[in-house]
Amino acid sequence: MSDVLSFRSSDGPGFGHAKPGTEQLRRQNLILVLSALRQSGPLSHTDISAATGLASATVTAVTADLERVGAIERMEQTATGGRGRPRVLFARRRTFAHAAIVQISSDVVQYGLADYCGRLIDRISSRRDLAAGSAENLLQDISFAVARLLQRSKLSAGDLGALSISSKGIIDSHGSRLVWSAVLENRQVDFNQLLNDFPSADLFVSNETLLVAHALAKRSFLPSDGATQSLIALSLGHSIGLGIARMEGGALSVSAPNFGHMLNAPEDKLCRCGSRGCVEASAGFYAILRTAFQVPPMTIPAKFVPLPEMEKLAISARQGNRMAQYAFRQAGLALGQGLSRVLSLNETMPVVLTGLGTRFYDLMTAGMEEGLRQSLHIRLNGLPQITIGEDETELAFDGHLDRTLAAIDQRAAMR
Amino acid sequence: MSDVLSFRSSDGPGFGHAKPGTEQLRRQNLILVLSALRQSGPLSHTDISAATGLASATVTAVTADLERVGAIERMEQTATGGRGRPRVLFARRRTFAHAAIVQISSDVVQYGLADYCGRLIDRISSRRDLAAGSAENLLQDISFAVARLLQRSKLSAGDLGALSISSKGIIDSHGSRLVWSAVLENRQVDFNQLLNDFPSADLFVSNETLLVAHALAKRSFLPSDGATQSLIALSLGHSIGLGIARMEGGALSVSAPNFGHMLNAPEDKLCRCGSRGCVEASAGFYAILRTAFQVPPMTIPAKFVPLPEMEKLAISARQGNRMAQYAFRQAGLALGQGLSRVLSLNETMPVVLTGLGTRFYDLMTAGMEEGLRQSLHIRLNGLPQITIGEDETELAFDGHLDRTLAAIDQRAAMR
DNA sequence: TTGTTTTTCTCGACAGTCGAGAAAATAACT
DNA sequence: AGTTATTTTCTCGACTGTCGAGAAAAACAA
Repeated sequence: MSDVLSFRSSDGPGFGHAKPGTEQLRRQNLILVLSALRQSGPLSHTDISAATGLASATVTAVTADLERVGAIERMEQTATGGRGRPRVLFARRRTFAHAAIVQISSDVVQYGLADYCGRLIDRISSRRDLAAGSAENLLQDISFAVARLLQRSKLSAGDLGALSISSKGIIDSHGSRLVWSAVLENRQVDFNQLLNDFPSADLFVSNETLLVAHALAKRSFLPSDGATQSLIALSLGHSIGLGIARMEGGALSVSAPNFGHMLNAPEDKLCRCGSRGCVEASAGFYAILRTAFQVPPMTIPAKFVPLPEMEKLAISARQGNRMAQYAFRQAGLALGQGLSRVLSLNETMPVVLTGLGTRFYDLMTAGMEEGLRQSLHIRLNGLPQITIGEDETELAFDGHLDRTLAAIDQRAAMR
Repeated sequence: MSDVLSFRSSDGPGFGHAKPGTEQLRRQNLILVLSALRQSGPLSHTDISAATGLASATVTAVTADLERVGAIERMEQTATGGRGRPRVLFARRRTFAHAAIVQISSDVVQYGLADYCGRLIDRISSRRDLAAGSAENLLQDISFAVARLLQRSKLSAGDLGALSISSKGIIDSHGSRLVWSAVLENRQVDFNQLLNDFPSADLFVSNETLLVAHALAKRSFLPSDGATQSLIALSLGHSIGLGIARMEGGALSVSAPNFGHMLNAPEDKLCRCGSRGCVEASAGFYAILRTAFQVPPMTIPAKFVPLPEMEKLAISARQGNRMAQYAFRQAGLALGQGLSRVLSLNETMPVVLTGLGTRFYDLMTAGMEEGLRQSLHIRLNGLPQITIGEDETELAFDGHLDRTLAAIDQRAAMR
């Protein structure tokens, strides 16, 4: 129950795009219609009016505009069955623009190509040993793979409206740079160079869990409810990621705090980032193994932990092995303490767990609860609702799609 | 360098006030003009045009509107000296509305009455033993004092456009309730009842440090710079408060996370909130004394600590007393660790210290730096810039004023 | 009085939204 | 086949609001 209020400053003339008078409004309505079409498939004139709240006459004007630009098209009407003038359906024009989506994970890079309707046209995935490759190699690989995707669909580079890249780790989204990741460590990657190969595309670089939070928010927040809703996505696995999504006054804002390497316990166990006492150094897979096998906590942790190792450990914990139980409990404890801080600094909101680590949630839940309860905030507001979410990669993909398409819409509305 | 992106959702018709078409725009410009007048004193027609970017014709329309409503008035032109048609100055009409400002601190409640120009007309302050009084008493006192202020200026209750209350502690700003404070503990106060006595007023209840952050942001953020700027206000004293202000795309958004009672070190010292290991339990005045005098850390802390006690302790620390030095250092350490978490969860931004505790900053700085350096975020991005701000109460008052006047402007623009 | 200069105000054009009703297109009915 | 009913789309005039340009106002200077 922290205390938040957004405030229109409205000082000075110039916040960037001080566009001539009433045209701002038109753009807003263009986007409104486009996003209604994106969310609810093909819609008729009347449907659009209902969905957007715009007057019928306005819908005519706006759709005509969008049709002229080529962003939407009229579909051949199906046999309606009812009587009366048959409705003509408007739909986004699939070939208006395309989006390439790149999901970088520790052992594989997945590429997807989607059309303007959000349909996945093609996909490639390439296993690679990231730890071995340099940053330049990674950029080259991405450029090559995206070019291949385009070529396979007989598209040219100019058809690419957006290129959206996600990874775990710390990202400077404004500068489109990957600042730190578990596998690449201090080798920073500046994705801006990709724009040389795809100059027509907008580039987005996002933290993966941010996208997960975005997708979860889109799925679960009712747009009707104007109140501020929010949620946390917490990704458990080799590393720990966290994303916060909140709806404030019609705008969904999402952020990816640096949770995994937030200080948890000073002078505590060594993390692979080189710091001590990170959340991840207690709750990441390598950390759980380290605790379970009583490896000295200052040992430099393994880069990769095969999942079967973790499964074995979990089985042995469930069969009563005290040390294994303790390791999972400690992981839960760190997560709970960290979450309590995030909730203190924001407000209490539901938490959705994703990632490989969710399968061990039963072993961590007690520790998590204990960690959470250690703060005043939780004592005042109670425990947050914690649920387990669906497939992480799929959620992240949805997040990619929603954000890139929205960005393309925005650009389309700019003329 | 966390990863933040705000995103216009624009789905569905209804975000609350879906007002008829273009009138939204008019309101925006009304507010634009009003806030230009608030920020830059009386302005002529041309000045307004320059400051807001609106066309001269629009300024005529808007000012006519505002004049009709009574929000602004033309001032008698001074002897200009120059030649040409003399400029007529527009100014906010002082009597259009009034704002009462209530600042609750541990030992005194300060009341202020300001006019629509932001000028302080009158003030009262009333010492009181908050710990003794009940919540109902507090409400009655406030109601009485505000009524007295109005009466002394020969105003009626209907002239009160806004009532803004601040306190340290945890506040549910949406519900206008004080959820927890050091002095009132669990006696929650629901300020909404005050609206019975002042039905024409808008009620605002804010965390004090939030207002400080707001005021600091208004003072230091250049409105010209469109980039997202942000800062942290950290209030040091008997209790610890923190406010975050950030400018995103022309909108200033401010929040007051629950920092003082965020979990710092599990199972650590007892805090007066009843939890263990809060930041405040290491960094509040009572905590520093407790450490210095080696009182057992589980002792229930004193409610109040006279400032001279702290001064004495500081002198002895500066003269070399090890235990006193250690106490301040531990306070700094907790603050640094806590700050590192806040920065991890947001982005690196400047920190401004306020409050009585700033006079001991020299004794805490080493500990703070140590605490900050324990996290990956700081290692990547460097230490934040830390400065000492001006008088806390004055800053909070400025924050009050800016927010309430802006709110009144908003309401004025609604017809 | 007549110009000069500076500021404010007015006018017509333009862009956009809205409500109402006309037009279109089909099924059902005779 | 022709007519009516029904449903949907489109058109028209009114309204609100902004903008640029130039007219009007109000002072000083000659």
